[in-house]
Amino acid sequence: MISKTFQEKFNPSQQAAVSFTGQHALILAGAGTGKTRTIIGRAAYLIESGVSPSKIQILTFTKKAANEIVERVRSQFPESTAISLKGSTFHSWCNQLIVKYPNLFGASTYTVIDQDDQLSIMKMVCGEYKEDFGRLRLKPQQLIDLYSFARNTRKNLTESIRILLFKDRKDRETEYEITQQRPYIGNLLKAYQSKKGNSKYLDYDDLLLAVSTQLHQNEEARRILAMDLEHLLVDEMQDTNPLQWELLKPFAQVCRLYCVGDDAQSIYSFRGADFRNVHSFKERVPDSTVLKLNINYRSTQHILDLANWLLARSPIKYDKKLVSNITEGSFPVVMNVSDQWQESSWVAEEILNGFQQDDKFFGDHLVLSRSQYYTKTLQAVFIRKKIPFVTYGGRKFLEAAHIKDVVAVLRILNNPFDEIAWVRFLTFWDGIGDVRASRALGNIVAGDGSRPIGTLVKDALPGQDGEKIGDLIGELELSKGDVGQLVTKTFEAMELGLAYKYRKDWQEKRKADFEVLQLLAKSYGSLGEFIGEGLLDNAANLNKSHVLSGSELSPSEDRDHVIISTIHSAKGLEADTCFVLNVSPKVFPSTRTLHDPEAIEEDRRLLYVALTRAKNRLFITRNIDSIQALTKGDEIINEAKDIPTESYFLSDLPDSLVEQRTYEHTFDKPRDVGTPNTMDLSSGMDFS
DNA sequence: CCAGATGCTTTTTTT
DNA sequence: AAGCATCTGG
Repeated sequence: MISKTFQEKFNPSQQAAVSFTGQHALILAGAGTGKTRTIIGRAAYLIESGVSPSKIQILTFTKKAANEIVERVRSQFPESTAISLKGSTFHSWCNQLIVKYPNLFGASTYTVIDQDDQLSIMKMVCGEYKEDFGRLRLKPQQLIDLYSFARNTRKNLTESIRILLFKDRKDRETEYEITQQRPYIGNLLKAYQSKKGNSKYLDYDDLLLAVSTQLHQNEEARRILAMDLEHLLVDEMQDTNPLQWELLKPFAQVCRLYCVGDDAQSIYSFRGADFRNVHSFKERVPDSTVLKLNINYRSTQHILDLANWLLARSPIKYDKKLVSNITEGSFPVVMNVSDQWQESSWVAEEILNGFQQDDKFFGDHLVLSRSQYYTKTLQAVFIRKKIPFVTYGGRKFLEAAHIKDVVAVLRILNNPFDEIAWVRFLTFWDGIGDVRASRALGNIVAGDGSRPIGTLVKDALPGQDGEKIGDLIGELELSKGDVGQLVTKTFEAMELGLAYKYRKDWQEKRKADFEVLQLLAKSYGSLGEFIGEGLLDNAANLNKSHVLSGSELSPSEDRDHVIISTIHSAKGLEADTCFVLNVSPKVFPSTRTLHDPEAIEEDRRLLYVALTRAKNRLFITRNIDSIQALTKGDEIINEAKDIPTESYFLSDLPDSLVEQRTYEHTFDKPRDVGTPNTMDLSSGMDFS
């Protein structure tokens, strides 16, 4: 049953992984060793062996990765053979299960909320419980972090407070402080939780928690899900956190687990990822096998030498040395620059050189940065030099303020208990602020849902304002069944207000987004789907993977452009030429992580991920002043901030591994490079 | 007490 | 770009 090309497509260890016949497997796959290929191959292999595609579920961390894997599997089969193969993110998968089995998980009408919404609720709570909140020197965001951390790591409140607020200290004074603060924090979190429940909100963690709790407690739930599922294929296993592990664990009893990961690429501990899910896999999962993939097909040996050198200097033993099957190639370049403008100019020049002289495409270039914010200068330079680009990471389409204003109406119609949406919608109108809105809210939400929404508003908000808004929402409710039409009408009703509220950049930037929103809305069958899945899936990643072309949303992969990405968002990406920005002291590792050895090592892995994205050419930039400060004035730095020199990842970098350069040009002379080809600058869109 | 405008600051990383 | 503190006009 196995296709002829099987042996040509995979090396022996990949073949072993793809055609694994045991019960459960963990595939340890170093960067560039064909991790994605192996998952794709595995799914295809299973289907060829007669497993029904509908009983295979692929889990990844981003929708993009899921789609890509599923598409590539489907393309290996005649038309509809693999159409029922499913791939989703953990969160979206749970959301689908909850929708599919409302009785099992006890949630029918609910709204999935994002981090902004969580914060808004917590702010309301802190306002209501001024007493408790006033005794703490905490921001609402920190309380949210605490809440989420505790649930994702399955730790109790005391431990979570200790780790997040007291750097994991265990001395007497800390103990005392924790005992003092814990009751107040506890009260606020409880209030937050009950408010969340009353408004029928599920946050991201709730989605996982609801499913995992039922699976653990309820034999029936396990039985039902077992009927749907034979194989669970999990990507990026090293990024799973204890909560996600809780979710996966029960499935070891009802289906076969096939997890793929690389402990050296674990970079999500800030949201509770625990790479012991990889290290302890064999002990935790009975009847499991661990397989390894070691040959790197992506990068030249020079690039891997640098990556290997970086990992070898870690106190953690990764038991990993990547070996390439590509021996030739140039050395990685470390470029010393004196400021961000130089850095950006140099990157732009290098890309244009590649484009003009080496026949490279813009798409062959990937620019990586630690933070989204840092690439602002670069984006400015790219626009000036007419280099087309897209940004990965950063603010999502549906999270932009002007989009949220319109979506608030949809949320209200979808779930009349949605207080956040109510406040947003009410305060949108002139003359209504926080106070009047929250007062009106009490009356609106108190309704049992039997009365028309429009009338509720009129009662809760006497006067002209209420009359106007009540009529509006009542009328919009009539279009509830047609998401596309609803968006159009809502936008029409709000356009004037929006244009005023965002007058600074309405015409140039924001107005056009509503076309996108309408197209997006049309692609969903129902309001509930749009609100729920839209937030979790492609809409959330719209700025990453889609651009508006003509009258439809199309994958931006069609166009040739440079990709600018945070390193976190770049996992799984690769490019011929890769720029890693600002690998300077105090950044790698970051000064904020220096108190914590584990966090330093996570930063090291982050850099490791960045370096291993490059196939042929790797360019690293760093700030020359901070390097000189390191070598000349150690004592100043050490004294000032207590930063040990050796904590900089690239200190003592052997000359044999890289080529060092220093930027010569002055950036002020933008050499006229002309316009290579016809390029569409609109692809340089993002919503930040 | 309320809504809105203005000026200042500050950015990790994401589902 | 968005949060925060502060001011102004009602």
